[in-house]
Amino acid sequence: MKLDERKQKVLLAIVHDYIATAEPVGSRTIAKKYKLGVSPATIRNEMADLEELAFIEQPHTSAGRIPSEMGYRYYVDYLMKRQELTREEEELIRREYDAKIKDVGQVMQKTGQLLSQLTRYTALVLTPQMGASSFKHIQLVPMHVSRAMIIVVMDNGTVHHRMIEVPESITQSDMETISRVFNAKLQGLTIESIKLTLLKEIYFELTRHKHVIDLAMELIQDSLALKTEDKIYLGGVFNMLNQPEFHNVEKVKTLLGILEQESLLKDLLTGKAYQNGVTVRIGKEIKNDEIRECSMITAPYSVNGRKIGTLGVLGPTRMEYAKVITIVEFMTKSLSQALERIMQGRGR
Amino acid sequence: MKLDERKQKVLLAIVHDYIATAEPVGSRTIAKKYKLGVSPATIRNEMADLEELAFIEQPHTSAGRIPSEMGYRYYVDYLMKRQELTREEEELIRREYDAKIKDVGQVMQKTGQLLSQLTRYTALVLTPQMGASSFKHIQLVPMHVSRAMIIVVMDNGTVHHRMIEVPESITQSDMETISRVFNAKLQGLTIESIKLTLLKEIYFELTRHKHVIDLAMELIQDSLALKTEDKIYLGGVFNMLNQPEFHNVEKVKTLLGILEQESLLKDLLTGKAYQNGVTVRIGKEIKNDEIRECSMITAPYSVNGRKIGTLGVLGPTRMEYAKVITIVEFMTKSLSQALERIMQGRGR
DNA sequence: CTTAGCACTCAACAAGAGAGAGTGCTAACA
DNA sequence: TGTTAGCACTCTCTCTTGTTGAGTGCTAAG
Repeated sequence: MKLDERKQKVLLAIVHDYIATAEPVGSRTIAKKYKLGVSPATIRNEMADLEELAFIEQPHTSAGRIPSEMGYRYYVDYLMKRQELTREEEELIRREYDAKIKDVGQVMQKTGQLLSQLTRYTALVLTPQMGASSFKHIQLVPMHVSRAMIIVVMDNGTVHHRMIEVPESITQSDMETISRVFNAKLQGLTIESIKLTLLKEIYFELTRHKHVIDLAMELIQDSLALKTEDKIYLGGVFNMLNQPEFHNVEKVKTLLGILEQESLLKDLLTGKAYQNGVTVRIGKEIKNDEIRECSMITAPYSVNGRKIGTLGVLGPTRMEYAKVITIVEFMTKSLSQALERIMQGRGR
Repeated sequence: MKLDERKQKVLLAIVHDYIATAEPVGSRTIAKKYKLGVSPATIRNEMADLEELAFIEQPHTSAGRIPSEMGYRYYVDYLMKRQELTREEEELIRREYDAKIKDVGQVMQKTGQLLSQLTRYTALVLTPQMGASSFKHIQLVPMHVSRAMIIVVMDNGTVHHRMIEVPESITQSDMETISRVFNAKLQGLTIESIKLTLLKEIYFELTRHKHVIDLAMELIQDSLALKTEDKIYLGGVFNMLNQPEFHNVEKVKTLLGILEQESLLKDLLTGKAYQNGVTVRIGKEIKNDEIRECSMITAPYSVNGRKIGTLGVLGPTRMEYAKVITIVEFMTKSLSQALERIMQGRGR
């Protein structure tokens, strides 16, 4: 569906003005502010056409027009010009990521915070899915009397640890022996390949310390089975309250209700269709009945070229698409870099 | 200040009714619902007295009365009867804590969630302050080519790890040597006692691998210096929106604004005066100008008898004190137990 | 095709009228 | 002396009504 040039200009004016003011836009306003070189009456005619084509709608007879979801869609697809980041914004992002960020959790949180701060909407960041990993190393460290720490390192760089109780009879060198046997037998194995036969071998070599071995095995099993639980980091939920569309408490309640349901958010972020580049979903395009008058802009981030997670922004349909799209895209890159640095120990 | 018995009954009726309904309470309501055996007129006289004594107040001339902050205080100190937990509630708490909770972060989060779910207000849980700790063990684990994991175990049971880049020339047995030297020299030391002389010794023994040693030292330093950063887990912010006092968006905004300022919340939870048993602060007793018409109920939790953190509930002054106090107290015990189990590896 | 003019519509606001809840005061009563 | 019934009074809340102004659609002229 192609609109003629003047209709495009009118639609663009309506979208811009409505995004800026949240008020329905009248013909006079457009004529005055956007200088199309024609009178309000002409614009009214164009608006009547646009309304018939369902790009804009009228809240009530004597109000101006607001873009329909289809109108926003047309805007995003054909009319919108990307709005580049300012130097300050890029600078801010770089600075924040460089500062003392040492583990994945911190990066995720920082990302959520930055994303919401820059867009002034609500940010959603899904933790990276590391994928299946295999056993790399186990270490038993004696702590106090009859207490030891089991540490398991996986080859994707995650570390799991747990405190256990051990018989006092176990000596430090016993622990070293246990560690050594485990390491020798299990290195590089995934959960499927840790078979009974192997366990029997280990048991055999270490019969004296059945209890400790059981606990160690349990932690290894947990570590192998553990899908990095996909937590979602939220940022700037609070921002939404500044949007006029959330000036009534009922809507705020529905929104917060939604944001508390992690599983629902996960679905919104992990849908297969949204795995390539920046995806913009407007209003009902978010397949969810509870979320109304909202749009989502999401994009996957990756480590070493493999897509391992998604981040995104949730805002009112009346969102600053041009700006947010750029920000979301930039943030996926920054996040990818930050993660690569942490997970691979490369410089700072 | 002692009130005579009938005045106490009237005050109690007003507090109860207002807590339940959030509506000013009239003399007729009290006479009908709370059967004091006297007529509304008599109750009106008593109410006039109570108002003069500043225990209750009148929002406007033709409305009923509501408790003043002083009224709530009198109620909490003299009139209130503890409301015990139901079997179901105790059962729920026990069940939730028993379920797959393996690390401190998970416990904290679960605590916040339970606390808000049971009280229907907002829960605040401060992470445990482990206190100064000393170095226990270091381990270098070779990962991929030219990449290794450094793991540092502290004697309070925390584990820190970081991925580093290493020269390809380093072999697995080099790493073991480095680990061994570090462990031998540094075990049990706090940051103050790691002196230059010691470092020189280590350097001397391991001159070949200066780069790795530097990185290892850095992580150890970080681990020693790291005050367990005091994060605050929030639960049920959303609950507050169901309270009629937060039916206007401005108040919601102030509240959420406050809840986003971690440092402020930390101050609210860590005040020295609040370190013994359950503390109830009503309205202005919370020394903070931004928080209005709210009360806080907080209590410290401990591990092995040492108080290492605080949890609490924030709600409207019109809070169900009798119930919340019991819940907060019970939760501190449950949390303490859960933490002891995790930190000491005692059974499940 | 564009534009000025004009009648029309409708939300938003303000002012006014009741209704209802609850009070304080007074006077009678136990 | 304490309690109660009766009653006038006050004040919020709600509903109604009138007014204003923004914005439209239509018509006819340029």
